[in-house]
Amino acid sequence: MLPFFEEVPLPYKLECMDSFLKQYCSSEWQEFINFHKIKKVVEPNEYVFKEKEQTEGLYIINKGKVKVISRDVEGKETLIRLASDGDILGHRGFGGDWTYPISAMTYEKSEITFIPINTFNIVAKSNNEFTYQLMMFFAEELRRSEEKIMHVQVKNRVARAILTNYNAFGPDKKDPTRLSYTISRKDYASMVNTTYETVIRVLSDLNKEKIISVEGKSIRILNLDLLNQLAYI
Amino acid sequence: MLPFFEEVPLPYKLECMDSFLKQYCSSEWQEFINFHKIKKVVEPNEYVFKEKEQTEGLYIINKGKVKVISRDVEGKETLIRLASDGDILGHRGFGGDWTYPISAMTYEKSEITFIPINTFNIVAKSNNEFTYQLMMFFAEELRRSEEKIMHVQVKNRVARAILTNYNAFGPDKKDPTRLSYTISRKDYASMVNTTYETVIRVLSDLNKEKIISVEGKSIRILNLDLLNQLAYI
DNA sequence: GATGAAACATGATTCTAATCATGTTTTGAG
DNA sequence: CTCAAAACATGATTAGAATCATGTTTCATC
Repeated sequence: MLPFFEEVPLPYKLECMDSFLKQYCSSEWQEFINFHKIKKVVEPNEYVFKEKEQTEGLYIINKGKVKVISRDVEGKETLIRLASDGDILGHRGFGGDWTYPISAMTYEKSEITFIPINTFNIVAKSNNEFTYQLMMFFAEELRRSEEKIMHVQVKNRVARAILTNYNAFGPDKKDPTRLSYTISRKDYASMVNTTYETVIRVLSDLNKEKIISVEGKSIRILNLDLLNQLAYI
Repeated sequence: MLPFFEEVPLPYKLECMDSFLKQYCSSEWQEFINFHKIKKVVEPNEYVFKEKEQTEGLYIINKGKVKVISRDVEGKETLIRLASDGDILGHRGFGGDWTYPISAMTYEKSEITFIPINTFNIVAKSNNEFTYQLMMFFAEELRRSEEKIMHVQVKNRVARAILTNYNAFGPDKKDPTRLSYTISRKDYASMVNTTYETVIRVLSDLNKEKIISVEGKSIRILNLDLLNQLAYI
């Protein structure tokens, strides 16, 4: 007689690995992980791990701001994503030749938990539900990586990047329309695959159109609706 | 006492789902799948499944040639990949809102095995090793999706597309330098995100440079080394 | 075999964004 | 506080590819 399984819950956001572990691993396995995990503090502008390094494990950000970047053959970098509290880093180093295909670098001093690959594998092979959910998480990441960015004008891509920045690092607590941390024009450029000159021009345009307000390095969102409209079409 | 696990084998190519199932599921589970799977024959230029449809299951190509495409907001299509014998389709429909984010369409009459999502879930939740390996497969797909194509000239992208075509569908058996099936200029265009006019121009250039030979619709590779060089840098 | 549609092909023109050039402001180290 | 380096900013020029326009070939169907 075969067991009956409930429908799979959605979505697989996996915003917080800690709660994910708690949800799908028994308390003894949680203890096992707690015993083997390592806490690290990474200074600003330091690598958490580097492209081509051996995949040693999984990183979870306790507190901090990190960019995930990839360098192409010519050395030009592309910013893949922004990560902060609760986000996972390094899972893209799984499989293949077991090296990280990307690098992670801190923007500010960050507190990061490291789970060695062996620990992870033991947990994964002993907790079916955990592995199943993790498989779904990867499936979700794959879906997300599918998002079409091609043949969309730079202006739209920059708008999207501002929103990504806003969603990843959130608003300033005392001044909620301003981004709590604005990444550099160069980082915007590598995020939308353009040059920093073009980013500056686009930001300047958006500023003139009163969609955002450029205040030195920092950015304030004046019209979220228009920005969203620009970003998603 | 915790079990010891061997190192994870690599790579997770998963070229053939059938052998994958055989490798990681016990014979009783294989029988379970065999009992629940459905054989379908899809005529040329028909959809296997369509974007936005409910995810109903996984497809495995027994014999045939298929393109996987995605349509953006404006209706412009992007060709994501080419698939043939042994390849999996539809796994990107997993997670999120459980709809396929992409469509699959046959080039020629194809024989396809369908595994319903329920069957799949039951197997996944009962075969830890299977699920673990599948998680790694998804991780691999994620790695592959990372490949930088941006800010590479159209010529290089077209060269890459020709090689993709060649690798996916193979050479003509009686004439090994010619592609067994050449996709249309339009499909090349949607593969490299350009217009079909541009594809035609690039093919014409490659023809003049004696790297390929354009013989009507069909393409012959004259200089694989040069083509590879163009494709990968 | 005729015929209309789709695919292939090429030239002319336009436009987006890269590149180059130059200058200003901000930031951080000593 | 000083000074150099990095980041920001803007204008001029160029280049790669899209778009438009037009014609030819191939292919499926009656």
